[in-house]
Amino acid sequence: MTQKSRRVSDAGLSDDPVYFKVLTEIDMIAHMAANEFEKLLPPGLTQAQFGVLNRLMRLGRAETVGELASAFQVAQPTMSSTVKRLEAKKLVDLAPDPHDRRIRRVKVTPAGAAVRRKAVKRLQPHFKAFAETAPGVDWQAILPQLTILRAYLEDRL
Amino acid sequence: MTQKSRRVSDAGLSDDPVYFKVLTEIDMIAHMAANEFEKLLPPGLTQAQFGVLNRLMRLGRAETVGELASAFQVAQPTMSSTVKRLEAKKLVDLAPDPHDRRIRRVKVTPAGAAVRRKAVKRLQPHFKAFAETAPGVDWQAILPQLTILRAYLEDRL
DNA sequence: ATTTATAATATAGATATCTATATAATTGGG
DNA sequence: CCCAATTATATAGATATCTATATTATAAAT
Repeated sequence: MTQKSRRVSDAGLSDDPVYFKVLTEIDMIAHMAANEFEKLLPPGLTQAQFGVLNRLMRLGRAETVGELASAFQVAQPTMSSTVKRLEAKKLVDLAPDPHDRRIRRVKVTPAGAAVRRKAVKRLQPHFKAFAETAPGVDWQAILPQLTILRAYLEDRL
Repeated sequence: MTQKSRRVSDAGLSDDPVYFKVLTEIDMIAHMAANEFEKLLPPGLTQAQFGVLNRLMRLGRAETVGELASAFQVAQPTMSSTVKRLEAKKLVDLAPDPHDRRIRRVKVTPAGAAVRRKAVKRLQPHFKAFAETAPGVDWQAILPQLTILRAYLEDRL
């Protein structure tokens, strides 16, 4: 991301319909926010990997690869790959299910919990500063609109 | 994307701050919209590749790899790779600049123009139906908010 | 019970993306 | 004029992602 231009992009080309412009802005915001976010994570820990650690600890339970894939809206082999990398770093364990030998439950190790805790602590002030500095963004107002749009997309898939 | 669950996701976990929820929704929307979009493209043509064809034709000019990378907010080697694939399919030409031999300008070929034209024609009705069906999304209202947020992110990078 | 269908996961092969670095051409300072 | 810095692009190696398919285990059906 080192060599990206700072000039204002062409997101709002005037002849596109408004819904197209909205989706274009959303795409760019997601893109830039993801890049910013990943830069703040411990080296080697990706957004995908942090997401898994974070979710499992927030929910306080072990989930299967399939459940994680659904939660993050990615294909199952994608989550298999991410989990495998977390396992290689000893940040999660894959415990077999005694009742169904197809299933392996992803469980955060103490080392994984420590990594996540440290990452959250490091992220907190950056996020807060970001949200408070962003000028004139009415977070409360746009959240319900975005939620409607997201739910609609989820339903029609 | 075949095996994704249809259940409603956990985007709005109640203890996250509002700006975090907004960014989470934006991330999921971008993700799902991109997947939907790519399914409608001609087989083998990716979103990244279509984006390049579309931009060059909209603007009606040839751009350098660097300019394209800036416009799409991706690293320059990423755009090198995408352009190389378009070139392999004969959808673009890379014309050397007579005044600066470092530069190669990406130019859409007639075949590339035809592919883009057909893709746009196929996409149009889907997009229209999507925007009109999405219930209660006030596109006009959220666009300026998203634009502010996107511009802020661009400036602070 | 044996066969078939379903389900959970993994493997293979592809593209897009990143960072770091190399190559080549232009520009600028002394 | 030459050497150093800058600029444009490409290459190398990594992860995340996809689709398609294989593997293994459970469930269901006749």
